[in-house]
Amino acid sequence: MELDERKCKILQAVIRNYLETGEPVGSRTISKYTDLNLSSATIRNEMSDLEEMGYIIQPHTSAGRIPSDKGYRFYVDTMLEEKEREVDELKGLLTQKDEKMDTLLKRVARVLAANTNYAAMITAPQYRGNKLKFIQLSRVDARQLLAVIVVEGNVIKNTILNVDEMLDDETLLKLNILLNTHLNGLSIEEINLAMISALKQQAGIHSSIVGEVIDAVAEAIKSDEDLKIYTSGANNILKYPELTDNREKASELINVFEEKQTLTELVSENLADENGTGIQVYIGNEMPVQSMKDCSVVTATYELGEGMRGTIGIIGPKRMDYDKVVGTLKTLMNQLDTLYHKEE
Amino acid sequence: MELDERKCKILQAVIRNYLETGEPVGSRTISKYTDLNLSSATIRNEMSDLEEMGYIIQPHTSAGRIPSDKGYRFYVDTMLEEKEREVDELKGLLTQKDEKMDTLLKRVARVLAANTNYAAMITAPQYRGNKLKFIQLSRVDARQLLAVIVVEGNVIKNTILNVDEMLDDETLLKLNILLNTHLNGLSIEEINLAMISALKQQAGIHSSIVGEVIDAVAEAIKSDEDLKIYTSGANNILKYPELTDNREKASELINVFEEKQTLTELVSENLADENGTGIQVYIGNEMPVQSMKDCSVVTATYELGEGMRGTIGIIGPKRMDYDKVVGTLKTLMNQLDTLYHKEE
DNA sequence: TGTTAGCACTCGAATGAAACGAGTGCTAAT
DNA sequence: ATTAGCACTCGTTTCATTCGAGTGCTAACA
Repeated sequence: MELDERKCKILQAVIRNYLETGEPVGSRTISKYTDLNLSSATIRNEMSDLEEMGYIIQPHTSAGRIPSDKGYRFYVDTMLEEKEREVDELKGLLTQKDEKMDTLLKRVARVLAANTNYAAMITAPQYRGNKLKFIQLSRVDARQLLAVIVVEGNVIKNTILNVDEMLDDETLLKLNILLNTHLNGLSIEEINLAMISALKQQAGIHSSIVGEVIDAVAEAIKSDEDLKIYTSGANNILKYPELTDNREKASELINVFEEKQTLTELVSENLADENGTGIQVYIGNEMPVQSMKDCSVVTATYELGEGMRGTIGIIGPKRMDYDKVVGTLKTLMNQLDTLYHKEE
Repeated sequence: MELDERKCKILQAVIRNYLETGEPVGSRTISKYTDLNLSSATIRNEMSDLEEMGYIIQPHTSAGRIPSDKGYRFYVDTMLEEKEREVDELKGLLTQKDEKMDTLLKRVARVLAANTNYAAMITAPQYRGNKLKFIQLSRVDARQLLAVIVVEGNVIKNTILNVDEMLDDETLLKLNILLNTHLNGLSIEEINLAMISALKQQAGIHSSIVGEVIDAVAEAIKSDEDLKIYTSGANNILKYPELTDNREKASELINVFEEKQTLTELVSENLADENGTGIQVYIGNEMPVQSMKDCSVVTATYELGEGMRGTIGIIGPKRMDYDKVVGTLKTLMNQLDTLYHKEE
C-alpha cells in the first residue's frame, strides 16, 4: 500500500493531536481538525489503512488511535516543521562566561527543563584528543607529592602521590623539567609505552615516580570529568501519566536520573555515531535501555571549540513535542556557538 | 490527664504497628498485639484518651488511629530501643580509603539507601577552621597563572588567574616563597586585612597579584565543596503511598532530591545546633521545609578528625523505622570513626 | 469508483446502589 | 475498673447499569 499525501496528512493530524492531548484520537476529531473536508467515515477507512501499515495503533477495540513507534519515527524524520524558538532565558544565561563550568551546566539543564517541561541532561564537555599544557610536581609533605596537570582548555586535574623515597628540591625541579619538556603538547593517545620507558630511563633512580605520574595523568584525564552528567527536571517525568502509571516504572525512571550511569551509556553511544545536524532522536524501543522504553530522548552535540564537545539531551514521553524540543535545542546550540566564537 | 504506663504501652503498640503496616490500627489489633490482656473495649477507652491528649489521630470516624507528630516525637524521644545493627556492606566499603572522596561518599549514600529502603544523603566533610598547607603559583600561559592551594586533609583547590603583567620565572619564585612563608599553617579566619596589606607591600609592584591570589584562596576554600550533597535512593520515596498520593507531592519531593538546595539548608541548620549524640530527628512539620512535611529526617554528624565534619541523613515517611535507622547510622558513625583512627 | 450517511456493535469509563467490614462510642452487666 | 454487646459510622469493594466515543460494515450516492 502507498503512503499518499492524504494519508500523510491524516497521520500527521493524528500525531499532532495526540501530542497535545495524550488521548487516543478518533476519526471525527480528525475530520474537523484538518482542512481536508472529509467525513469521519472516510477518515476511518484511511486510519484503518494506516493501522494496517503499522503507523498507528488502537489501544482497544473501541478507542481512537495513537501513534506507534514507527509513526513517531516517520513524523520526526519527515514532518517536523521547526518553528523558530526563542529561549530568552538562555541569552542572559550564557553571557557571564567566567562562571564555573559546573554551575553553568547545571543552570543550562535547569533552564532547558523549565522551558520544555521535560527532563534535561547535559554532559560536561569532553576533551578528547586534547593536549597536555602543563605538568607540575610539588612536594606537599614528607611523603606526598602533588601532581597538577593542566590540559588544553584550562581543565585542571590533580592527584596526590604517595612516594617512598625522599626527593630534594633539586631533583624535583629536574623531574618537572623532564616531564614538561617531553610531555607538553602531547595528547594522551600520543603517550605510548616507548615514550614512557625513555622517560623512565632519563629519570634514573626516580623512574618509579615517573611511572606513577604518567599513570596519574592518564587516570586524571580519562576519569571523572567525562562521566559527569548534570540533570534537571526529573520530576517533570511524573507529570506524564503514561510514564508513571505504576510505581515500578516511575521508580525505575527516577532511578535513571539519580544513578546517572544509564544516561552516560546513552550519551556515549550517541557520541559514537553522529549524523549531520548533531541532533538525534531515540523513540521508545529504539532506546538501548529497557527502563526507558516508554520515553523518547532528543540529544544534541554541542561544541565549544578546541575539540571540547558535550551532549545535551531532553528526556520525555514518546508524545513529546518534538518540534519544540528540536527547536529549543537548535537555538541553544547556536547560542553556545556564537558565545564561543565571540569570546575567542 | 496522666500518661501512665499502660497508656505508654498502648501508644507504643499503636506506633509500632503503624510503622509496620502503614494502616490505621484499631483497638482489637492492639488487644491481641500486646501482652496486657485487655479487651478491645478497654483499649478503646484508652485510645480515646490518647487521642484527646493529642498523641494519636483518627483519620475518619470509623477508622483506627495513626500517630500524630506529637506521638512520633514521644516515641522517638523515649521509646526507641536500639537494636544493635550490623551493616555488613559498610565494613568492606570503608576499608579502601585511597578512593576519591567523591566515589566514597556516593557509595556510602547508596549503601545506606539500599539498606534502609529510604532515601539517603551525605555531605562532603567541611574543613572549617582548617589550615593552609601549601600554595603554588605556576605560569601556564603568557597571561595565565595557575594557583594551586592545598588545605590540611589534602583537599586541593585550583583556579586560573588572568594577569595583565608578564612575570618572569624569578619573580614567580619569589612570589611563591612569599606566599608560602606567610600563609602556610594559617586558617582562613586568620588571614585578615592587616596581613594582606603587609603582603602586598612586600610584593611591591606585583601587589595586585597577591590580592588576587588571596581572593582565590578565600573563594576556593569556602565555595563549592561545602554545598556538595550526594544523595541516593530518591526513588525509594515513591514506595510510600502516603508521600506520593498525588502527583504534586511526589514531584515536589523528587525535586528536593534533584535540586539539593533544600537539603543543604536542612543540613546547615542541623550543623548549627547540636545535641549530645550527634543524631537528630525531624518529624513532619518540625521540618523547616514545607514540601517535606509528610516526611521524617534522621541526621547524624560524622567526623573524620582534623575538624573534618559532615552530615549524613536518612529521609523517609513519618512512619519510618526509627529504630533501624538510628541503629544503622550509629553503626556507620562508629565505623567511620574506627576507620579514621586506624589510618591515623 | 471514491465518498458518505446510517446503524449495529464494542468496550472502557462513569455512575450509583448495595453489601461489607473494620472500627468506634456508649451502655449495662460483671 | 473491666468487659460484653450492640447500634452506628463510613470508607471500600462489588456489581450492574448506563453512557458515549469510537469502530467497521453496508448500502446509497455523486
